[in-house]
Amino acid sequence: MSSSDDVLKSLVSHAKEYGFVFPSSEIYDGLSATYDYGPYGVDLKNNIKAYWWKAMVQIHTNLVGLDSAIFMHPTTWKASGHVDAFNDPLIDNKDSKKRYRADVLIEEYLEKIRLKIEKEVEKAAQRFGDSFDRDMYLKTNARVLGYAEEMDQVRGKMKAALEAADLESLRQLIVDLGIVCPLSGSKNWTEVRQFNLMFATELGSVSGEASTIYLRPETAQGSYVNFLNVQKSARMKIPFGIAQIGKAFRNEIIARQFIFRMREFEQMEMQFFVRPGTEMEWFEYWKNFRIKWHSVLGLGSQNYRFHDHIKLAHYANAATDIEFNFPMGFKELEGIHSRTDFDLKAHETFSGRKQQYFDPELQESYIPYVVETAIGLDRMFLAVMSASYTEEKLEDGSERTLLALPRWLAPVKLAILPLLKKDGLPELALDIFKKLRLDYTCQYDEKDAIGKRYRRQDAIGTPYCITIDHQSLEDGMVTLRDRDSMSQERIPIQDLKGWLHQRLDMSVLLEQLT
RNA sequence: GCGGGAGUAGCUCAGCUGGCUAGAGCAUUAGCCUUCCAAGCUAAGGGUCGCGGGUUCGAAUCCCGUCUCCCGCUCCA
Repeated sequence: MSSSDDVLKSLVSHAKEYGFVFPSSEIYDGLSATYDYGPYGVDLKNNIKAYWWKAMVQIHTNLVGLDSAIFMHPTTWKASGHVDAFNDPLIDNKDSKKRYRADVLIEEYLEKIRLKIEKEVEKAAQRFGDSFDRDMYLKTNARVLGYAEEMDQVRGKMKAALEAADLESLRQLIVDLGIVCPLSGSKNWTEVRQFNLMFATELGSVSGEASTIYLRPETAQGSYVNFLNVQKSARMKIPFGIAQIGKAFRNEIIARQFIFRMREFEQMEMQFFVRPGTEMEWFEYWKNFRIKWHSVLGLGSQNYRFHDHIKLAHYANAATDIEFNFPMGFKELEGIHSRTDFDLKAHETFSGRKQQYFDPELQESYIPYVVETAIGLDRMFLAVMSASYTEEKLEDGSERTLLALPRWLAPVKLAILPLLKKDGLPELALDIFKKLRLDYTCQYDEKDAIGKRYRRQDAIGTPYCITIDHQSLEDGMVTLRDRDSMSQERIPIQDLKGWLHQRLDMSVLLEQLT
């Protein structure tokens, strides 16, 4: 075990113990790669979302929001390419341990029959010489007709099984045909399993093909199919963008590394529609803006790097990842893609509805090009947690566990602590607590020694503690204790709001982006 | 799917050559003490020792099966 594994392990433990992330369905032994967000986790997550939403939708006048449904018309995924690209029925041979595509095995079988027909034809051609009529022979020879008949039957069965996603029949077909593994020569097959990126479920109570529906594997398509709705209803002019935060689902073959790769996850995506030919300028703009969004949080610039794609997906003409230095190493945190007009064009074809924008400056209509920014919310959560989590050794030899979260994102912003649980200190502290909780998430704590309470707040990343002592009763001043430096300063109670505003309000952070 | 590792309290673990009502530290709760940085005092709560079966007078411990999680490989935006 390397130390990076230990870091991740400690982080997982800490996240569970302090109510950030729990393994899902834990009382039933858990569910692989599925996690629940606890009381502090959900606040941290919500704060990340708020930061993203404000930075994107609120401060960009050319961005608007959308919250489209997780269910979408099945044709959506045909148009996007997801159905065809990730729909392989796979079967394993138990002896050779080799994995095959079931349909390919059957295709190869069909090819063998076809070769047999060819052989018959060749033989006949030799027999009949120049008078040989190939077409006539194919239509009349009993043996050839038998082969052809078998091919038709097999092909029909395979097609039916594939279209109905009937894996049992597909396997039965392989068994019935006596197909053997090219390597081991055995017929010792496993079940046929569908490796599909998308989760299928059924809409309505009547089962059958027509009601098969998918849980969306990305939120982007919701923005594409609503492109014209949004453009018209919000009176948007190109260039403009649609932002969306929401859950997405992918049937990853391996889903691991804590919340880094989950089958159910949340995305923060933005689709920016531009005039064709201008996409690279906007690609650059969003690339710069997105890295700025990350850097002002202060997780450390050395933890980020760009990774430009050399091999591009079918829909893209430029792509880069923002990678983050996770405990497992640098991994993709966010993707910025120039997706061309691939998606809108496909939807126009499949739906038969024009997906075009009339550009008043050019006096012409076109399908816009799209620049996408897509960040994994759970990955961002993990990035924030892992960069913030530290086990400190203090000068006096003691240790403390510190979650140095960016203070705007901290689930609890303030802890209000009476130094002693008597002499009227709790009363004043509660008084302050009740006022501050209107603006910030606060905790009131009067239990245990003051040092212990500070450490408790350090563990959940509370940036500031406000301590009320006897002197506070006389001079109206309180102690503000800083989480990271542990330094203290006295400030008047009436100055608290202004002091806190400068340090905690997101508007101050957003200002750095403009 | 293959290989490796691991399942005992909320967390980290001990116990595992079979044998008292299954433990420790931290955490939690209640109270005490304390005027500013954990490990002060008292008490309490919390565990079907992953699950099932077997061997035995007796199983957390031995045997068999099974499930789950983690890591690597395979696969893969």
